[in-house]
Amino acid sequence: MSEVRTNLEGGVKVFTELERATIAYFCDGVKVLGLPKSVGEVYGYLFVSKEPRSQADFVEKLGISKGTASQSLNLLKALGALKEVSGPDSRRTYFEANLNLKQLVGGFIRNQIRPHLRSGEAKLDQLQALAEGEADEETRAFHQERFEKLERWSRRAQTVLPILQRFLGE
Amino acid sequence: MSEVRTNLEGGVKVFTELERATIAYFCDGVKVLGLPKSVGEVYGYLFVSKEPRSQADFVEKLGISKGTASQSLNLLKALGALKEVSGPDSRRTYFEANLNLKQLVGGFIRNQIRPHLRSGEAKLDQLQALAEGEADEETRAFHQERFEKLERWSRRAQTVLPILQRFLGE
DNA sequence: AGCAGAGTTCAATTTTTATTGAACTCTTAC
DNA sequence: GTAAGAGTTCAATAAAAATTGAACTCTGCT
Repeated sequence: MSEVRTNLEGGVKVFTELERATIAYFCDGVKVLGLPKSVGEVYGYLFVSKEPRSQADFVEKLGISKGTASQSLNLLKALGALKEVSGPDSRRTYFEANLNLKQLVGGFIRNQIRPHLRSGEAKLDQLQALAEGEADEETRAFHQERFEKLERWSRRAQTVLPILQRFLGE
Repeated sequence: MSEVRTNLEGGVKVFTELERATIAYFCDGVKVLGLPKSVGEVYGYLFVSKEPRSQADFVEKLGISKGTASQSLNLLKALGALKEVSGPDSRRTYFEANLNLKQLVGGFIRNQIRPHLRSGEAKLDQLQALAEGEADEETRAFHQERFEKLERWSRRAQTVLPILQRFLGE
């Protein structure tokens, strides 16, 4: 199955077995959520680290490029999955994993789910407008009924999100 | 943005504007759920159709291959998103869209979410076993605490699924 | 102002995932 | 029993998505 890059350089063992397994665990986890595995690597590395880490640490230890590290960190920041803290080098930004599930779920919903729901509703409005213009009475009634069902689904999704958040949170 | 194949053949217009827009709507929808767009095309075509459709209809009208049609239908069947009904040709299997949201959500959870949760728990057990073997007392305590948190997250996910199902259902 | 290095951007590339299509099996009508 | 065609399988291919890396910007120090 999926192998996490072990990234041995010059015979130096970068990660312990436990660290590698933890990072792999989060790679799988973010995959399920539809996020790239580098995001899982970064969050996983933070999750298993006691000390704060900087972008340079991710590049060096995970063997990913600066570009990927930057983008992964920005996404995780947008999701509220990181805490920025100070560290040994005052020029660098250091990060810790945010472990507050309520915030993580909230960030994911706000960032990855709500935008889709919104654009879905806009498209649904267009569908309903198209259905209005249908000439044949019976066909129009059929399509309007279907699109009303879609609307009800969409509203359900809207109302279930806060509930989800509430039950996963704390 | 993403264009749904219009598939005009020999000047014959296969879909109305409304049908094309509906199919595109479902392509986006299944994308969000991490499923291939062909699955959205098939379900979308069923959703907008009053009459039952056969595999041959999907191949012809959507311009997809027999292989893709077969696989998409099998996935949708596994998700409980289809009803098999009889149609004009007794040799063929005909399908209608299942519009019962409770069943759709239940199928998705059973099929696409629970397996991941299960394998995640197995991996988490392995992580905890690794943490047991950590020599340094303080490091071990740190990792054990983190993995216990992961366990709590995992249990939350388990308990929230039936709730989700209940609120989205009916 | 000029330099050093942290962080960003994005076109090119690699990797992953979906789709095709041809060969296969399975069914059923005769 | 067999022929026609519905449906499946899977290696090859195409399409989509993630990653790289080099050029860039921004910040703060001297």
